[in-house]
Amino acid sequence: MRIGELSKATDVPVPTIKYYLREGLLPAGELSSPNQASYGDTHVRRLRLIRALIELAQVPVATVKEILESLDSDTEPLHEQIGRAHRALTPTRRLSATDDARAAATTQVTDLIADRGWSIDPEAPALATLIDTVAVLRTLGQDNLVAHLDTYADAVERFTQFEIDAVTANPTRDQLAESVVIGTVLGETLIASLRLLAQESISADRWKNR
Amino acid sequence: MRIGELSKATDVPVPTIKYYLREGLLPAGELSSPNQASYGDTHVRRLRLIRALIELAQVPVATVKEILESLDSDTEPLHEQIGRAHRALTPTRRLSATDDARAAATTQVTDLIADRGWSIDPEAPALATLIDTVAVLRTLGQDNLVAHLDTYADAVERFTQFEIDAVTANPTRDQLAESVVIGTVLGETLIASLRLLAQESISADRWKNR
DNA sequence: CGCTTATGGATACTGATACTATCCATCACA
DNA sequence: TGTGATGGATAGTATCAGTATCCATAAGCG
Repeated sequence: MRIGELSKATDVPVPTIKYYLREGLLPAGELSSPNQASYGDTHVRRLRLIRALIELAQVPVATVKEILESLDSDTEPLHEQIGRAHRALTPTRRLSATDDARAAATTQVTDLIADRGWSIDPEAPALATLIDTVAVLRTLGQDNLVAHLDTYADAVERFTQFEIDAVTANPTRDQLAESVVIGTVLGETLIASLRLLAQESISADRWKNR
Repeated sequence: MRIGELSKATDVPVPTIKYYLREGLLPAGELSSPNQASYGDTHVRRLRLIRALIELAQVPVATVKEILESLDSDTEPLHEQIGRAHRALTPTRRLSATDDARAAATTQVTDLIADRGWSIDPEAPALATLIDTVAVLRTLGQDNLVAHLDTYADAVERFTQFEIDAVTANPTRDQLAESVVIGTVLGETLIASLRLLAQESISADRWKNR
Protein backbone atom coordinates (compact mmCIF):
# COMPACT_ATOMS: atom_id res chain seq x y z
CA MET A 1 0.00 0.00 0.00
CA ARG A 2 1.42 3.38 -0.92
CA ILE A 3 0.82 6.57 0.96
CA GLY A 4 -1.94 7.70 -1.38
CA GLU A 5 -3.85 4.49 -0.80
CA LEU A 6 -3.33 4.73 2.93
CA SER A 7 -4.76 8.21 2.69
CA LYS A 8 -7.78 6.98 0.78
CA ALA A 9 -8.34 4.09 3.18
CA THR A 10 -8.40 6.30 6.25
CA ASP A 11 -9.61 9.61 4.86
CA VAL A 12 -6.57 11.39 6.19
CA PRO A 13 -4.86 13.79 3.75
CA VAL A 14 -1.41 12.77 2.54
CA PRO A 15 0.35 15.85 4.01
CA THR A 16 -1.18 15.04 7.38
CA ILE A 17 0.09 11.47 7.18
CA LYS A 18 3.53 12.82 6.37
CA TYR A 19 3.23 15.09 9.37
CA TYR A 20 2.39 12.17 11.65
CA LEU A 21 5.35 10.26 10.22
CA ARG A 22 7.61 13.22 10.94
CA GLU A 23 6.30 13.51 14.47
CA GLY A 24 6.81 9.82 15.05
CA LEU A 25 3.16 9.00 15.66
CA LEU A 26 3.08 6.61 12.76
CA PRO A 27 5.95 4.18 12.09
CA ALA A 28 7.66 4.59 8.72
CA GLY A 29 6.62 2.29 5.90
CA GLU A 30 8.94 -0.34 4.55
CA LEU A 31 11.33 1.31 2.10
CA SER A 32 11.84 -0.54 -1.19
CA SER A 33 13.84 2.31 -2.65
CA PRO A 34 14.88 5.73 -1.35
CA ASN A 35 11.56 7.24 -2.30
CA GLN A 36 9.17 4.37 -2.21
CA ALA A 37 7.69 2.92 0.92
CA SER A 38 4.85 0.49 1.49
CA TYR A 39 2.37 0.60 4.31
CA GLY A 40 0.37 -2.26 5.70
CA ASP A 41 -2.65 -3.02 7.75
CA THR A 42 -0.97 -2.02 10.98
CA HIS A 43 -0.57 1.46 9.55
CA VAL A 44 -4.25 1.70 8.76
CA ARG A 45 -5.13 0.59 12.28
CA ARG A 46 -2.63 2.89 13.86
CA LEU A 47 -3.73 5.84 11.80
CA ARG A 48 -7.36 5.26 12.71
CA LEU A 49 -6.36 5.10 16.36
CA ILE A 50 -4.44 8.33 16.04
CA ARG A 51 -7.36 10.11 14.45
CA ALA A 52 -9.78 8.79 17.02
CA LEU A 53 -7.60 10.04 19.85
CA ILE A 54 -7.09 13.42 18.25
CA GLU A 55 -10.53 14.14 16.84
CA LEU A 56 -12.87 12.27 19.11
CA ALA A 57 -11.04 12.39 22.41
CA GLN A 58 -9.30 15.71 21.68
CA VAL A 59 -5.95 14.44 22.79
CA PRO A 60 -3.06 16.69 21.70
CA VAL A 61 -0.60 15.27 19.18
CA ALA A 62 2.29 15.30 21.64
CA THR A 63 0.23 13.31 24.11
CA VAL A 64 -0.81 10.82 21.46
CA LYS A 65 2.85 10.30 20.79
CA GLU A 66 3.59 9.57 24.43
CA ILE A 67 0.70 7.18 24.67
CA LEU A 68 1.71 5.29 21.56
CA GLU A 69 5.29 5.09 22.71
CA SER A 70 4.23 3.52 25.94
CA LEU A 71 2.02 1.19 23.91
CA ASP A 72 4.92 0.10 21.79
CA SER A 73 7.28 -0.56 24.67
CA ASP A 74 6.28 -4.07 25.64
CA THR A 75 8.93 -4.25 28.29
CA GLU A 76 7.05 -1.86 30.52
CA PRO A 77 4.71 -3.47 33.04
CA LEU A 78 1.06 -2.98 32.25
CA HIS A 79 0.33 -0.99 35.37
CA GLU A 80 3.19 1.35 34.50
CA GLN A 81 1.78 1.75 31.00
CA ILE A 82 -1.57 2.74 32.37
CA GLY A 83 0.09 5.20 34.69
CA ARG A 84 1.93 6.71 31.77
CA ALA A 85 -1.26 7.06 29.75
CA HIS A 86 -3.02 8.62 32.73
CA ARG A 87 -0.20 11.07 33.24
CA ALA A 88 -0.23 11.99 29.58
CA LEU A 89 -3.97 12.52 29.71
CA THR A 90 -4.02 14.67 32.81
CA PRO A 91 -3.12 18.27 32.15
CA THR A 92 -1.16 20.13 34.77
CA ARG A 93 -3.14 22.99 36.12
CA ARG A 94 -2.79 25.60 38.82
CA LEU A 95 -6.16 26.56 40.16
CA SER A 96 -7.86 29.18 42.20
CA ALA A 97 -10.11 27.66 44.77
CA THR A 98 -10.35 29.16 48.21
CA ASP A 99 -7.98 27.60 50.69
CA ASP A 100 -10.66 26.15 52.93
CA ALA A 101 -12.49 24.63 49.97
CA ARG A 102 -9.24 23.00 48.93
CA ALA A 103 -8.63 21.66 52.43
CA ALA A 104 -12.17 20.29 52.66
CA ALA A 105 -11.79 18.72 49.25
CA THR A 106 -8.56 17.02 50.22
CA THR A 107 -10.01 15.36 53.29
CA GLN A 108 -13.19 14.41 51.47
CA VAL A 109 -11.29 12.72 48.66
CA THR A 110 -8.84 11.06 51.02
CA ASP A 111 -11.73 9.68 53.04
CA LEU A 112 -13.49 8.45 49.94
CA ILE A 113 -10.42 6.55 48.83
CA ALA A 114 -9.93 5.08 52.28
CA ASP A 115 -13.59 4.07 52.60
CA ARG A 116 -13.49 2.27 49.30
CA GLY A 117 -10.19 0.62 50.00
CA TRP A 118 -8.75 1.92 46.78
CA SER A 119 -5.00 1.64 46.45
CA ILE A 120 -3.89 4.93 44.96
CA ASP A 121 -0.41 6.24 44.47
CA PRO A 122 -0.38 9.66 46.17
CA GLU A 123 1.36 10.93 43.04
CA ALA A 124 -1.45 9.77 40.76
CA PRO A 125 -2.27 12.68 38.46
CA ALA A 126 -5.98 11.99 38.60
CA LEU A 127 -5.88 12.44 42.35
CA ALA A 128 -4.81 16.05 42.06
CA THR A 129 -7.41 16.69 39.41
CA LEU A 130 -10.15 15.18 41.51
CA ILE A 131 -9.21 17.26 44.52
CA ASP A 132 -9.06 20.38 42.39
CA THR A 133 -12.42 19.66 40.85
CA VAL A 134 -14.09 19.08 44.20
CA ALA A 135 -12.46 22.21 45.58
CA VAL A 136 -13.63 24.32 42.66
CA LEU A 137 -17.15 22.92 42.84
CA ARG A 138 -17.24 23.86 46.49
CA THR A 139 -15.85 27.29 45.79
CA LEU A 140 -18.50 27.80 43.16
CA GLY A 141 -21.16 26.88 45.67
CA GLN A 142 -22.09 23.51 44.25
CA ASP A 143 -21.95 21.70 47.54
CA ASN A 144 -24.98 19.59 46.88
CA LEU A 145 -23.27 18.00 43.90
CA VAL A 146 -20.12 17.36 45.83
CA ALA A 147 -22.08 15.93 48.72
CA HIS A 148 -22.83 12.93 46.58
CA LEU A 149 -19.30 12.09 45.60
CA ASP A 150 -20.03 8.65 46.89
CA THR A 151 -22.86 8.14 44.45
CA TYR A 152 -20.57 9.07 41.61
CA ALA A 153 -17.93 6.71 42.92
CA ASP A 154 -20.48 3.90 43.10
CA ALA A 155 -21.48 4.32 39.51
CA VAL A 156 -17.93 4.74 38.34
CA GLU A 157 -16.75 1.66 40.19
CA ARG A 158 -19.47 -0.27 38.48
CA PHE A 159 -18.35 0.32 34.94
CA THR A 160 -14.66 0.44 35.67
CA GLN A 161 -14.85 -3.05 37.07
CA PHE A 162 -16.42 -4.48 33.97
CA GLU A 163 -14.21 -2.44 31.68
CA ILE A 164 -11.18 -4.04 33.17
CA ASP A 165 -12.84 -7.43 32.82
CA ALA A 166 -13.71 -6.79 29.20
CA VAL A 167 -10.23 -5.66 28.44
CA THR A 168 -8.60 -8.52 30.31
CA ALA A 169 -10.30 -10.92 27.92
CA ASN A 170 -7.71 -10.05 25.29
CA PRO A 171 -5.47 -13.02 24.52
CA THR A 172 -2.08 -11.38 23.92
CA ARG A 173 -0.38 -8.79 26.04
CA ASP A 174 -0.03 -6.36 23.16
CA GLN A 175 -3.71 -6.49 22.43
CA LEU A 176 -4.42 -6.10 26.11
CA ALA A 177 -2.27 -3.00 26.34
CA GLU A 178 -3.88 -1.50 23.27
CA SER A 179 -7.33 -2.23 24.61
CA VAL A 180 -6.48 -0.61 27.90
CA VAL A 181 -5.34 2.57 26.21
CA ILE A 182 -8.25 2.71 23.80
CA GLY A 183 -10.66 1.86 26.58
CA THR A 184 -9.23 4.49 28.88
CA VAL A 185 -9.34 7.29 26.37
CA LEU A 186 -12.32 6.53 24.17
CA GLY A 187 -14.24 5.10 27.11
CA GLU A 188 -14.23 8.59 28.51
CA THR A 189 -15.69 10.01 25.32
CA LEU A 190 -18.30 7.26 25.36
CA ILE A 191 -19.32 7.96 28.93
CA ALA A 192 -19.36 11.70 28.38
CA SER A 193 -21.66 11.51 25.38
CA LEU A 194 -23.94 8.99 27.07
CA ARG A 195 -24.16 11.37 29.98
CA LEU A 196 -25.06 14.31 27.78
CA LEU A 197 -27.78 12.22 26.15
CA ALA A 198 -29.17 11.14 29.48
CA GLN A 199 -29.13 14.75 30.64
CA GLU A 200 -30.89 15.90 27.57
CA SER A 201 -33.57 13.31 27.97
CA ILE A 202 -34.17 13.99 31.64
CA SER A 203 -34.02 17.74 31.17
CA ALA A 204 -36.53 17.51 28.34
CA ASP A 205 -38.92 15.63 30.60
CA ARG A 206 -38.44 17.94 33.52
CA TRP A 207 -38.01 21.42 32.12
CA LYS A 208 -40.13 21.53 29.01
CA ASN A 209 -41.76 24.65 30.37
CA ARG A 210 -39.15 26.59 32.33
CA MET B 1 -12.44 46.32 44.14
CA ARG B 2 -10.00 47.39 41.47
CA ILE B 3 -8.54 45.15 38.84
CA GLY B 4 -5.37 44.52 40.80
CA GLU B 5 -7.33 43.30 43.79
CA LEU B 6 -9.52 41.16 41.58
CA SER B 7 -6.33 39.69 40.22
CA LYS B 8 -5.00 38.98 43.69
CA ALA B 9 -8.29 37.47 44.83
CA THR B 10 -8.45 35.00 41.98
CA ASP B 11 -4.79 34.50 41.14
CA VAL B 12 -5.40 35.51 37.56
CA PRO B 13 -2.86 37.96 36.07
CA VAL B 14 -4.15 41.44 35.28
CA PRO B 15 -3.42 41.19 31.54
CA THR B 16 -5.40 37.97 31.42
CA ILE B 17 -8.35 39.64 33.12
CA LYS B 18 -8.13 42.44 30.59
CA TYR B 19 -8.13 39.82 27.87
CA TYR B 20 -11.28 38.20 29.25
CA LEU B 21 -12.91 41.61 29.43
CA ARG B 22 -12.00 42.25 25.80
CA GLU B 23 -13.37 38.89 24.78
CA GLY B 24 -16.57 39.52 26.65
CA LEU B 25 -16.19 36.61 29.06
CA LEU B 26 -16.23 38.92 32.02
CA PRO B 27 -18.63 41.86 32.27
CA ALA B 28 -17.00 45.27 32.56
CA GLY B 29 -16.65 46.81 35.99
CA GLU B 30 -18.60 49.87 37.00
CA LEU B 31 -16.84 52.94 35.67
CA SER B 32 -16.43 55.80 38.14
CA SER B 33 -14.23 57.74 35.75
CA PRO B 34 -12.91 57.05 32.25
CA ASN B 35 -10.08 54.99 33.60
CA GLN B 36 -11.30 53.72 36.88
CA ALA B 37 -13.66 50.79 37.28
CA SER B 38 -14.72 48.79 40.30
CA TYR B 39 -15.41 45.10 40.36
CA GLY B 40 -17.54 43.20 42.80
CA ASP B 41 -18.18 39.77 44.13
CA THR B 42 -19.95 38.65 40.99
CA HIS B 43 -16.74 39.30 39.10
CA VAL B 44 -14.77 37.13 41.47
CA ARG B 45 -17.30 34.32 41.08
CA ARG B 46 -17.46 34.69 37.33
CA LEU B 47 -13.72 34.76 36.99
CA ARG B 48 -13.35 31.63 39.06
CA LEU B 49 -15.94 29.93 36.91
CA ILE B 50 -14.12 30.98 33.76
CA ARG B 51 -10.82 29.63 35.03
CA ALA B 52 -12.40 26.38 36.13
CA LEU B 53 -13.94 25.84 32.72
CA ILE B 54 -10.74 26.71 30.90
CA GLU B 55 -8.14 25.04 33.08
CA LEU B 56 -9.95 22.15 34.63
CA ALA B 57 -12.44 21.24 31.97
CA GLN B 58 -10.25 22.41 29.09
CA VAL B 59 -13.05 24.32 27.47
CA PRO B 60 -11.84 26.75 24.77
CA VAL B 61 -12.31 30.45 25.46
CA ALA B 62 -14.77 30.91 22.62
CA THR B 63 -16.92 28.09 24.00
CA VAL B 64 -16.80 29.54 27.48
CA LYS B 65 -18.12 32.73 25.99
CA GLU B 66 -21.05 30.96 24.36
CA ILE B 67 -21.87 29.11 27.53
CA LEU B 68 -21.79 32.26 29.63
CA GLU B 69 -23.93 34.12 27.14
CA SER B 70 -26.55 31.44 27.34
CA LEU B 71 -26.25 31.59 31.11
CA ASP B 72 -26.88 35.31 31.12
CA SER B 73 -29.90 35.18 28.86
CA ASP B 74 -32.62 34.37 31.34
CA THR B 75 -35.29 34.56 28.70
CA GLU B 76 -34.14 31.32 27.16
CA PRO B 77 -35.92 28.21 28.45
CA LEU B 78 -33.75 26.00 30.62
CA HIS B 79 -33.86 23.06 28.26
CA GLU B 80 -32.72 25.31 25.45
CA GLN B 81 -29.88 26.56 27.59
CA ILE B 82 -28.71 23.05 28.25
CA GLY B 83 -28.89 22.28 24.57
CA ARG B 84 -26.80 25.33 23.85
CA ALA B 85 -24.18 24.32 26.40
CA HIS B 86 -24.13 20.79 25.01
CA ARG B 87 -23.71 22.08 21.49
CA ALA B 88 -20.90 24.37 22.56
CA LEU B 89 -19.20 21.49 24.33
CA THR B 90 -19.43 19.01 21.51
CA PRO B 91 -16.76 19.51 18.88
CA THR B 92 -17.69 18.86 15.29
CA ARG B 93 -15.66 16.06 13.87
CA ARG B 94 -15.47 14.05 10.68
CA LEU B 95 -14.30 10.56 11.40
CA SER B 96 -12.92 7.52 9.69
CA ALA B 97 -14.72 4.43 10.83
CA THR B 98 -15.55 1.70 8.38
CA ASP B 99 -19.00 2.00 6.89
CA ASP B 100 -20.35 -1.18 8.40
CA ALA B 101 -19.07 -0.26 11.84
CA ARG B 102 -20.84 3.05 11.52
CA ALA B 103 -24.07 1.37 10.43
CA ALA B 104 -23.89 -1.11 13.29
CA ALA B 105 -23.18 1.72 15.71
CA THR B 106 -26.17 3.69 14.50
CA THR B 107 -28.62 0.86 15.04
CA GLN B 108 -27.07 -0.05 18.37
CA VAL B 109 -27.37 3.47 19.69
CA THR B 110 -30.84 3.96 18.29
CA ASP B 111 -31.95 0.73 19.95
CA LEU B 112 -30.39 1.74 23.23
CA ILE B 113 -32.26 5.02 23.24
CA ALA B 114 -35.51 3.33 22.32
CA ASP B 115 -35.07 0.62 24.99
CA ARG B 116 -34.51 3.19 27.67
CA GLY B 117 -37.32 5.39 26.52
CA TRP B 118 -35.02 8.38 26.30
CA SER B 119 -36.43 11.34 24.46
CA ILE B 120 -33.60 12.61 22.33
CA ASP B 121 -33.64 15.24 19.65
CA PRO B 122 -32.19 13.54 16.55
CA GLU B 123 -30.07 16.68 16.14
CA ALA B 124 -28.55 16.36 19.59
CA PRO B 125 -24.81 16.84 19.21
CA ALA B 126 -24.00 14.17 21.75
CA LEU B 127 -25.91 11.66 19.65
CA ALA B 128 -23.51 12.03 16.75
CA THR B 129 -20.53 11.82 19.08
CA LEU B 130 -21.85 8.67 20.70
CA ILE B 131 -22.43 6.99 17.36
CA ASP B 132 -18.98 8.01 16.18
CA THR B 133 -17.38 6.71 19.33
CA VAL B 134 -19.13 3.38 19.13
CA ALA B 135 -18.26 3.12 15.45
CA VAL B 136 -14.61 3.86 16.08
CA LEU B 137 -14.43 1.42 18.98
CA ARG B 138 -15.85 -1.24 16.70
CA THR B 139 -13.46 -0.34 13.92
CA LEU B 140 -10.57 -0.60 16.36
CA GLY B 141 -11.72 -4.06 17.35
CA GLN B 142 -12.99 -3.20 20.81
CA ASP B 143 -16.29 -5.00 20.40
CA ASN B 144 -16.29 -6.40 23.89
CA LEU B 145 -16.35 -2.91 25.34
CA VAL B 146 -19.10 -1.80 23.04
CA ALA B 147 -21.10 -4.93 23.79
CA HIS B 148 -21.73 -3.52 27.26
CA LEU B 149 -23.07 -0.16 26.20
CA ASP B 150 -26.05 -1.00 28.33
CA THR B 151 -23.96 -1.34 31.45
CA TYR B 152 -22.49 2.08 30.81
CA ALA B 153 -25.92 3.50 30.24
CA ASP B 154 -27.13 2.02 33.52
CA ALA B 155 -24.38 3.63 35.49
CA VAL B 156 -24.71 6.91 33.68
CA GLU B 157 -28.45 7.03 34.18
CA ARG B 158 -27.86 6.52 37.85
CA PHE B 159 -25.78 9.60 38.44
CA THR B 160 -27.47 11.77 35.88
CA GLN B 161 -30.74 11.27 37.70
CA PHE B 162 -29.38 12.45 40.98
CA GLU B 163 -27.39 15.24 39.39
CA ILE B 164 -30.55 16.71 38.01
CA ASP B 165 -32.19 16.30 41.42
CA ALA B 166 -29.30 17.98 43.18
CA VAL B 167 -29.33 20.83 40.75
CA THR B 168 -33.07 21.24 40.84
CA ALA B 169 -32.80 22.01 44.53
CA ASN B 170 -31.60 25.51 43.66
CA PRO B 171 -34.13 28.14 44.69
CA THR B 172 -33.86 30.71 41.91
CA ARG B 173 -33.86 30.10 38.21
CA ASP B 174 -30.56 31.87 37.70
CA GLN B 175 -28.86 29.73 40.27
CA LEU B 176 -30.45 26.68 38.72
CA ALA B 177 -29.13 27.56 35.29
CA GLU B 178 -25.68 28.21 36.65
CA SER B 179 -25.71 24.93 38.52
CA VAL B 180 -26.75 23.07 35.42
CA VAL B 181 -23.89 24.49 33.42
CA ILE B 182 -21.31 23.97 36.13
CA GLY B 183 -22.63 20.50 36.82
CA THR B 184 -22.59 19.56 33.17
CA VAL B 185 -19.07 20.69 32.53
CA LEU B 186 -17.26 20.13 35.79
CA GLY B 187 -19.27 17.00 36.49
CA GLU B 188 -17.57 15.48 33.52
CA THR B 189 -14.15 16.32 34.90
CA LEU B 190 -15.21 14.88 38.23
CA ILE B 191 -16.39 11.62 36.71
CA ALA B 192 -13.34 11.35 34.48
CA SER B 193 -10.90 11.72 37.33
CA LEU B 194 -12.86 9.35 39.55
CA ARG B 195 -12.75 6.84 36.75
CA LEU B 196 -9.01 7.18 36.33
CA LEU B 197 -8.56 6.65 40.05
CA ALA B 198 -10.77 3.58 40.04
CA GLN B 199 -8.85 2.25 37.07
CA GLU B 200 -5.57 2.83 38.75
CA SER B 201 -6.69 1.04 41.85
CA ILE B 202 -8.10 -1.95 40.03
CA SER B 203 -5.18 -2.14 37.67
CA ALA B 204 -2.77 -2.05 40.59
CA ASP B 205 -4.58 -4.97 42.19
CA ARG B 206 -4.78 -6.97 39.02
CA TRP B 207 -1.59 -6.32 37.12
CA LYS B 208 1.07 -5.77 39.69
CA ASN B 209 3.16 -8.35 37.91
CA ARG B 210 2.44 -8.12 34.19
C1' DC C 1 1.35 69.83 45.81
C1' DG C 2 4.13 66.64 43.73
C1' DC C 3 5.55 61.99 42.75
C1' DT C 4 5.11 57.25 42.22
C1' DT C 5 2.14 53.64 41.08
C1' DA C 6 -2.11 51.67 39.17
C1' DT C 7 -5.75 51.81 35.77
C1' DG C 8 -8.67 51.46 31.34
C1' DG C 9 -8.31 51.05 26.73
C1' DA C 10 -6.05 50.19 22.45
C1' DT C 11 -2.79 47.82 19.69
C1' DA C 12 0.99 44.82 18.90
C1' DC C 13 3.58 40.88 19.81
C1' DT C 14 4.53 35.99 21.24
C1' DG C 15 4.75 30.88 21.64
C1' DA C 16 2.46 26.75 20.97
C1' DT C 17 -0.20 23.68 18.12
C1' DA C 18 -1.69 21.28 14.04
C1' DC C 19 -1.47 21.22 10.09
C1' DT C 20 -0.52 22.82 4.61
C1' DA C 21 2.30 24.05 0.88
C1' DT C 22 6.25 23.85 -1.86
C1' DC C 23 10.33 21.82 -3.70
C1' DC C 24 13.02 18.36 -5.54
C1' DA C 25 15.19 14.28 -6.93
C1' DT C 26 13.65 9.91 -7.74
C1' DC C 27 10.41 6.13 -9.07
C1' DA C 28 6.38 3.45 -11.11
C1' DC C 29 4.02 2.46 -14.82
C1' DA C 30 1.28 3.34 -19.12
C1' DT D 1 9.34 8.44 -22.61
C1' DG D 2 6.79 11.22 -20.11
C1' DT D 3 3.20 11.93 -16.55
C1' DG D 4 2.04 11.60 -12.08
C1' DA D 5 3.08 9.91 -7.32
C1' DT D 6 6.45 9.47 -3.65
C1' DG D 7 9.88 10.33 0.34
C1' DG D 8 12.12 13.75 2.58
C1' DA D 9 13.14 18.38 3.78
C1' DT D 10 11.93 23.01 4.70
C1' DA D 11 8.91 26.80 4.96
C1' DG D 12 4.50 28.84 5.59
C1' DT D 13 -0.19 29.41 7.75
C1' DA D 14 -4.22 29.78 10.89
C1' DT D 15 -5.87 29.65 15.34
C1' DC D 16 -5.56 30.05 20.10
C1' DA D 17 -4.57 32.03 24.58
C1' DG D 18 -2.57 34.90 26.35
C1' DT D 19 1.58 38.88 27.14
C1' DA D 20 3.63 43.21 26.42
C1' DT D 21 3.66 47.96 25.51
C1' DC D 22 1.84 52.49 25.29
C1' DC D 23 -0.73 56.23 26.71
C1' DA D 24 -3.40 59.63 29.16
C1' DT D 25 -5.49 59.77 33.39
C1' DA D 26 -6.46 58.87 38.32
C1' DA D 27 -5.30 57.35 43.23
C1' DG D 28 -2.77 57.24 47.17
C1' DC D 29 1.13 58.82 49.81
C1' DG D 30 4.25 62.11 52.11
